[in-house]
Amino acid sequence: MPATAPAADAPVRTIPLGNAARTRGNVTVLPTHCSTCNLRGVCLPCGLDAAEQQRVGDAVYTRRRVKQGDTLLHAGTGFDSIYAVRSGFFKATVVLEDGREQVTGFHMAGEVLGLDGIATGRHAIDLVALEDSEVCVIPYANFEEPSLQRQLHKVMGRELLRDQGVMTLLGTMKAEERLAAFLLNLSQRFTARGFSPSEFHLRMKREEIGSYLGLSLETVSRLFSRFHEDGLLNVQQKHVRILDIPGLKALMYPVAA
Amino acid sequence: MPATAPAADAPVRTIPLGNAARTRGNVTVLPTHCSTCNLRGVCLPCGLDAAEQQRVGDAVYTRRRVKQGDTLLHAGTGFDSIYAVRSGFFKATVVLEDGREQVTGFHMAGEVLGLDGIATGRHAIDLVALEDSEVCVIPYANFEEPSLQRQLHKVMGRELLRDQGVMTLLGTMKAEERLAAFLLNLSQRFTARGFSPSEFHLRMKREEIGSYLGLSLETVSRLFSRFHEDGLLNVQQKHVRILDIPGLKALMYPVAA
DNA sequence: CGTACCTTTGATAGAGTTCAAGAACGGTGG
DNA sequence: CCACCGTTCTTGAACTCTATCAAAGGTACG
Repeated sequence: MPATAPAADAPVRTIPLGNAARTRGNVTVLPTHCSTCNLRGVCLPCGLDAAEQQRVGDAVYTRRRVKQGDTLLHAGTGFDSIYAVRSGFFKATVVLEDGREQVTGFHMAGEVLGLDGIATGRHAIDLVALEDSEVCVIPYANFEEPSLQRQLHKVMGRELLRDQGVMTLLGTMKAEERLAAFLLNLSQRFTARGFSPSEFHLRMKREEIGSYLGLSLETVSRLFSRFHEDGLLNVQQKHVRILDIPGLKALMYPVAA
Repeated sequence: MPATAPAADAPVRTIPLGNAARTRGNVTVLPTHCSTCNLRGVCLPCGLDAAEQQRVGDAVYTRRRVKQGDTLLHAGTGFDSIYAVRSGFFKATVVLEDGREQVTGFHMAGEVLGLDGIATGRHAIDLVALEDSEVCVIPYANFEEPSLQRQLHKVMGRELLRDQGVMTLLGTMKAEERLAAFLLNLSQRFTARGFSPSEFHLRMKREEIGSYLGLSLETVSRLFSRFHEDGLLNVQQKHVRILDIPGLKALMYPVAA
């Protein structure tokens, strides 16, 4: 039972090259290069040409470990860096004024977190690790350089598209379509990272899936059971094996043209 | 009855200073300065310091008129510019693969449109004018300059926050809370532009409000009637006069702490 | 003045929530 | 290694909210 998460938002700054790993509070800080990172293909540098990649790769980023259940950053915290997930899994949540909480996203390796702070200088969401994770801390100041700027635009643009997808999901889809869309989306993202498209471990609980999809946890559970009965997938707690991807797609677009 | 909208996505480029207004097809193009624009306070330059504003203001932007019912840009069109609304009102819509359509936003003077194309180089949404409107066309290439870059980040960041707000609205709120939130949001945006916070004209129909809020048009209509009965507002077709803003807020956060 | 579109209102039905209780799982300590 | 506890998941039953279907009333515009 994790106690209240320790203050994980202690200031973390880039440290000079040549330093070995250093621990500060419960946060392990170690220098990292893009050029030796196996996420080059899906992370920030993706899309840059060779020369630009070289420059980005030369830059040194601070790395930070976040244990399962710990908070990478709290809403309200001042914004000065964005984060690239190296490994692990995060959920992003917003807390409304009246206390209601909603999960606004799940994020895996290669995805960029913390963009929500750019507008106001203050983060608007909580980011909690759903398994032991590691992120690169990229100071916002690094993005002065034009080629990286452009890259940042792309990343933000991708985020805008993602949000739009969630909006249409929540606005137009019925429960079973939402869960089908959710599973297909996960499948696709796992595939892009070299994992199985059809067999994976859900890192989040039913309640969190429900919150994300605008459904109650019971509805999510029932839908899993129904999908199982219908032979679309095998599900056992958090372990999922999709058996019929076209079937899920058909569910998602019931009257597809 | 507007026939199918004429091709409003004809290429439009900045034209040299000193040229008078020029008409190209049904699109009127005229040069415009930020420094003489009365939207300085809410548009792109907002937040820049004096010197930066000067530079931005010196830049020349193409202006384009869009008649009610016409499409400013179609999904699938190549991305090369973003648009700042000078006057008028737009709706943004996404069309899903199976033909379902959803309104993803309403946009008024000073707001920036077309950011959705940055990631892929292709626009993902349709932008339709709900009244005769005018926009500034700002070529994406203009954003090389660092101070403007930063400004673009802020604008995109604001958009991310807005999307998040819509996500929580669609994910956690009940019908009456959604409509209350929608009206309060409109009220606030009108206020920021110097209009009445409590009395305004809805430019969109019930169906479009419903699509945006994830509700049927009948539910929207019924809620308007109910709010009217409850003395929260007067509504007569598209004319709305809010009588009890705190009452609407209370509806929005029913069990507020 | 007529027609097409939009809005309102009613009745019905269905999807999903809520409440509730039991089952399965995972971690901890003896 | 096993028993225990808290958490998470599943499943059932009743209810609520919202969608859907339907029809009539308004409004705008040609």
